Amino acid sequence: MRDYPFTSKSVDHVPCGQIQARLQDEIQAQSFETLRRSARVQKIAADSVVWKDGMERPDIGILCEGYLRFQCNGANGRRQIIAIAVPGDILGDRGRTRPDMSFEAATDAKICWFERKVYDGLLRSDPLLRRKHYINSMAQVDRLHWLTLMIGALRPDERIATWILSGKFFMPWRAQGGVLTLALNRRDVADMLATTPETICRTLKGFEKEGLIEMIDPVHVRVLDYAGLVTRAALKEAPESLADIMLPDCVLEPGAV
Amino acid sequence: MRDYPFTSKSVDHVPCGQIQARLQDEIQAQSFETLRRSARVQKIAADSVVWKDGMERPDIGILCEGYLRFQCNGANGRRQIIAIAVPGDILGDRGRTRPDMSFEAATDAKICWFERKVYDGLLRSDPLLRRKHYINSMAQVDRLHWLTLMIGALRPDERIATWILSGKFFMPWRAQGGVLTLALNRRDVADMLATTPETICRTLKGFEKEGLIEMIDPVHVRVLDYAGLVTRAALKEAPESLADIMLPDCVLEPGAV
DNA sequence: CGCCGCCTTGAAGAGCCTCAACTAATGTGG
DNA sequence: CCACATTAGTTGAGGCTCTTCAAGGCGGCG
Repeated sequence: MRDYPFTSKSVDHVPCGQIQARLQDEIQAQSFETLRRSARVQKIAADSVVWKDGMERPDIGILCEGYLRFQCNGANGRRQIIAIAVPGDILGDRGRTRPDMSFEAATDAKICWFERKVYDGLLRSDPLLRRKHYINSMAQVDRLHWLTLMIGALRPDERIATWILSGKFFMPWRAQGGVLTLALNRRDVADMLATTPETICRTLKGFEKEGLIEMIDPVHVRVLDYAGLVTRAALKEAPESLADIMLPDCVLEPGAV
Repeated sequence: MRDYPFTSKSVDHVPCGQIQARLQDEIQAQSFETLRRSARVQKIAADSVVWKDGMERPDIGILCEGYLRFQCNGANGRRQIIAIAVPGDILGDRGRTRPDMSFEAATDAKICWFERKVYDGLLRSDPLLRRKHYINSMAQVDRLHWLTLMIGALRPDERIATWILSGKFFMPWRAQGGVLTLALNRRDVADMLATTPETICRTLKGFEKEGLIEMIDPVHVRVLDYAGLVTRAALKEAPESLADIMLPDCVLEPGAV
């Protein structure tokens, strides 16, 4: 039995206790308490729809576990994943949407929802929460910039190399001894990188023949030649700088309070 | 002499007076006065650099006239335009940047700068300004979503059709009798749509042969078959919905106060 | 065991990019 | 006032990458 990270058998766990304590430090105590009281946790199975265009405007939520894909289906049948929400991301904070936009669970996931009214109220009264909220928004913009740049300026093989290197960013990894666990299936990755599952396969195979990586199984990759991958990725920056602050590190989980 | 919109001879003019009066209504009077005092206007020639990675963090600015391109050069020599700033956009509000990101003037432009300290202070004290600021951020995210979707899910010809239709959005038009004035040159458009100037030319030519448009000269396009273009664009929504609120309509110009 | 989904591999074709040449408009210097 | 250089735009030909279509392998689960 393979350890597929996108089945219910192995949802990534975030150390909620620590992070929550940290959040508690970062926003006003009273705000935290108010939030806690209005919170409810929703568990979501992989591939189910969290929200889609036409549905009522959702509450504000924080993704606690798993990954969501924010996607849009073009009229020509193609799909584009615009963002992957990772644990700690704030949900329901979007601007306008367009037809066929949806949030779906890419893996089993857990979301903590707050009443919008409560959250909005706190946003007005608590500058610390406001700051946290703002930082999250900026992070989302940064990720979009990066994705747009990847899709627009890089070739598929360069995108795939970048994708592996920025694992923690786009496709959070659970690295152990250089082994990455791919959190998304081929089709999702393909739809995010604007290519096809076939190209992903072939490129990964190619990287393996070049000695850059080793495919242990379809979802486990060992990075053998880090520098080589960086070259293939056509990056101008250290890949660490990508992963760093991009991943929000605050998760609210009221159950553990 | 052709009326090239991207030379100094014909910078788009926004009715600053009206818009400014409107802003005055929308934020607190005291905030407006404070902003006005700290303001200075900068005129920028086409193709000059407004800001690039490595420079000191700029003040907060509002684009009054012209268009800026927010771009990033990949290590492989390719360039991707991530966003076009249009009059009314708030500048200097970015999150982190990456190497070779820059703001450059796509046309002659005029920017009104405020001291960051002043602006930030007002942001804390004036919920109305905060709201305006927030709406602008959301608009930027929406545009990024749209651009990412275009680049990722559409074919070059579909992108170009969409680009014409969403003229007011990506490349604001000054429409008169169905005639669009293209605000950006071919290379900029190509780098925004992740294609090449040649493909733009050929595709426009193709549209002309199909009777969808008429190229009056390289920068003036008459739309002959609106519905046909919508079909080619593979849009699921009415194109008007794109242009609508995407274009910020607030311009601050202290000189005219 | 057999179906189903996901991944993989193969072959063929088309679309797009690259390179190169050419045109048109603008500006310069004599 | 005219040759010349320059730049943006256009057009053409060729090649290659990537997609598309199709079939096969593998593991999981009823």
